[in-house]
Amino acid sequence: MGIDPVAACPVLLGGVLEATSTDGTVTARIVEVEAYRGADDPASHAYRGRTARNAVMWGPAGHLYVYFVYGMHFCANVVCAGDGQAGAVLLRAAEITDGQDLAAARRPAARTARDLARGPARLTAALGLTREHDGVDLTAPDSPVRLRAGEQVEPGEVERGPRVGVAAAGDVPWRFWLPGSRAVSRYRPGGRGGANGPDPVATSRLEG
DNA sequence: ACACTGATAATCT
DNA sequence: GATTATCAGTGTA
Repeated sequence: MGIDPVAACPVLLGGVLEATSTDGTVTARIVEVEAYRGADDPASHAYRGRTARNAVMWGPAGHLYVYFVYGMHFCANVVCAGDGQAGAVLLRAAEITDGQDLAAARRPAARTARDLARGPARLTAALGLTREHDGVDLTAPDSPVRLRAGEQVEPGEVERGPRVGVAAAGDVPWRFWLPGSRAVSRYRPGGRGGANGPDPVATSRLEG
C-alpha cells in the first residue's frame, strides 16, 4: 500500500539516500522534491497510461523509478501510490553528506559542494544512478540504493510552490523544499525560452 | 546575480 | 518526426 505523492513530499524531505556501487557509497540528504500523480496529472509520465518506460510507477511503493531525459540525463523518483495507482515523487535536489570525493568524481562540472546534487539530473549523476536502478526496492537493506528517515523536519520548515520545467499544470504547488538549504535548485518556469519571472507562489508556508 | 542557447537520444505518436 | 520532469557554457551586469 502507499500514499498520495503530494502527501509523501513533506515526509521525504530530510530523508537520507544511500547509493552503493563498486566504487563506494554516497549518502545524501533530500532537500527538494516534486509530486507527480497519475491520470489526473497532465505533467506526469503516467497521465497517458502505462508504457514500457513508466511501468514501475504502477508498481509497489518504496521502489525507485529512473528515466532518461534530454538525451543525456537521468532523473529518479520514489514510487509511492501503490495498489494499482500510478504516482511518484521526483528527487530534485540533495546535500551530499558522505562520499563527497566519489560524488565529485562523477560530477566534474560541479565547482562547489552544493552544486553536486543541486538539480534532478545532477542528483542522479552524483549518486551514480542509471536506468539499471529502475525498479530497485529502496527499503531492502541489501539494495544498491536505500532510503531511510532522516533527522526530524519541522512542518514550518517546509515551503512549497509550482513545479519546475513543466509546461502542463504549471499552477499546482506540488514542489516542496527546505528553504534553509542552499542546494535547492533555482526556480525556472515551465517551457523553454519563455518569459521568466520571479517565483509567483514562492513562499507559501506549509502549516502543520 | 540572471538570461539565453546548443547539445543529444530514448521514447512516443 | 516531435517532444522532453535538463545541464553547462557563454554573455551581460
